[in-house]
Amino acid sequence: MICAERRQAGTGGRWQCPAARSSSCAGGKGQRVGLAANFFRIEERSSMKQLLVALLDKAIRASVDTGELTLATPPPIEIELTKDPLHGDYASNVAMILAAQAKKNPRDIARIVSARIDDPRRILEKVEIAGPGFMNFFIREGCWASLLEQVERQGQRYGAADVGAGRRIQVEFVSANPTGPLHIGHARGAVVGDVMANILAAVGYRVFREYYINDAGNQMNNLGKSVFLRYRELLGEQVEFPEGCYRGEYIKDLAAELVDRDGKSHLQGDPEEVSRRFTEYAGDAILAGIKEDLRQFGVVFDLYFSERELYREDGVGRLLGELQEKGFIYREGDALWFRTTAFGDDKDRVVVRQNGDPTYFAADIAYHKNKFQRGFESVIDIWGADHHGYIPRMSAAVQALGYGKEALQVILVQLVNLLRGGKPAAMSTRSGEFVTLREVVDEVGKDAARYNFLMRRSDSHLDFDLDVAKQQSNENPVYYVQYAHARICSIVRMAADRGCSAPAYGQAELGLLRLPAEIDLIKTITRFPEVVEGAARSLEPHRLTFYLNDLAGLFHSYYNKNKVISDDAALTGARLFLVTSVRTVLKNALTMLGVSAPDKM
RNA sequence: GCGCCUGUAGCUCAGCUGGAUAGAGCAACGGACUUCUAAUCCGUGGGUCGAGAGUUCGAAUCCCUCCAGGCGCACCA
Repeated sequence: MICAERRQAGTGGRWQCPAARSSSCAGGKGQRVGLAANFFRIEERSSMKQLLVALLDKAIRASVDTGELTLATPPPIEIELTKDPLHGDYASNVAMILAAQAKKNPRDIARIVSARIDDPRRILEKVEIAGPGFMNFFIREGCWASLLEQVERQGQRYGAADVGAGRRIQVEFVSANPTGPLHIGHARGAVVGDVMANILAAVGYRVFREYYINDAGNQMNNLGKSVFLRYRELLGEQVEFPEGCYRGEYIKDLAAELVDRDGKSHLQGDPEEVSRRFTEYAGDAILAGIKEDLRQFGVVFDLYFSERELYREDGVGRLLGELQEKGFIYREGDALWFRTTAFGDDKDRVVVRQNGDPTYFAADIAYHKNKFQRGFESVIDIWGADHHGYIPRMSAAVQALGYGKEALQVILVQLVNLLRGGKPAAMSTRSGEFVTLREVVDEVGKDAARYNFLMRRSDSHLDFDLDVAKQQSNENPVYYVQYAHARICSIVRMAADRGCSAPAYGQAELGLLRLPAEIDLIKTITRFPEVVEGAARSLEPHRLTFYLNDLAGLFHSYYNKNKVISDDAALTGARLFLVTSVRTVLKNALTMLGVSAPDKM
């Protein structure tokens, strides 16, 4: 990977719920009260899973009340979708969990509890006890479709939740030094961060995206020096490039701009001073380029935070004073050390060098303190995996400042193996042979690039093959999903040509949706909010792409075997309702990924 | 040497925080377009979940020990 900088990361679309469904696909909504509403209604926002948990919870309490069960503490109730239809639709292991504390055989417990289930709305066809004590729930056929009401009602909000309860959270990502353009390694971090932010916003956090500009250190000086050397070279001088200088083409470009603008005037000045000015010029220009590249990649930050801010009014110095008062700082030799071992780090860390300069770490502590002072309850940093060793000291710092250990979470992003036609494509910032983010986006497109970066867990290596990513073929998963969306739009258009449109929920005879493939689609649609929440909780944005792939696969399969539009008006209406629900979920999920959902392909 | 991550089908990877017979894509083979988009679908084959021990009703998942690979172990950022 690249990185002299410590961080990598993200992209940004925002999770906004655009309001109206696109008109070409929208179904009409009549005002009549539906004839077909022969389904019980489910409370807003409750999934089948939540309903079953509630039923089980009540049943267990009832069993305790009647003395059939003795429990000290109420158990955590877990319900999961079954893999095998023989096991019903959902299953719970709660009887087995309870066995030890209730001192009863799990199957007996399951029997007791299931006898106490009160199901006024008749969701359940039956409950079976199986294996060592599983309770298998079979859902009554007509109940499934009622879950789709929420998709209609919530529209672009479907999938969102409120576990964040408006708490403020900051996601810091990319944070590359402005010493060169972003390359493919940064791109992965950019997408992970951006999508993570979208997901957190979807589950109710107030999310703030931030890029930390490392513009105070030696790297920046080297940048200025490098440009200055190229500048002199362009003006005819023979120059040697010392170790540590940047050699990319973009350095020459910047030098050339300066020659064009100022001629040879800089040759006269004090070299130190000129170097400083060159640093500023180059840093600004490169940062502007970075921002533009990110914008085109769909990543927009709320704030670019400059490291230099931290030194203003001696911010870093005051921070060190604070830590000293708390007793975490000691002097050894001429350096100041921070006792990070007090919080589990392997060794203490230097915060002020012998020469009196604060370390990068010192500034980073100040930065994180600054974050919390701005009112973020928790902070997520996205770093390149090669910086994992930095976590214990940063965590120690946060704790020393008086914040909880959980207040800082770090997502590590592994390196990207860039390939072209199966063979490695080199990249190295120093040598200048790297593939930039911009080149990748230009070559494969924003959608394919973003989607591909989320096809692995972020902490596992990712092979990114440029040739594959730009192929419009079945090897390219992003098209698979987008194609499903486009197909549905096409169906809706076709239906409209024939004078029909998706009915409103109350008017659709959703009871006609009885095929196993239809039930599967509904179940999968219902799972979406859980997937989003799981991705938020575990900080694993890749779950969305896997989910999308599942949903698109079910749809394609269904599509190939069944006609949505037929002579049967009621059935056509029901199926249109179903597929437009699928479309809503595809669109919402793709939007969270910052990937477009085309109407035709 | 110490620490973190990874090891699942020929390849690339999932596996919902401990559940029932471990999944998908690609690759291989065989099928489906006068039909709402074939960028699609259907079918077949493919596994000592790196190894070993342990925890329990139950382990790819948790504990321990090994093996292999990656990355860290700065008064760099």
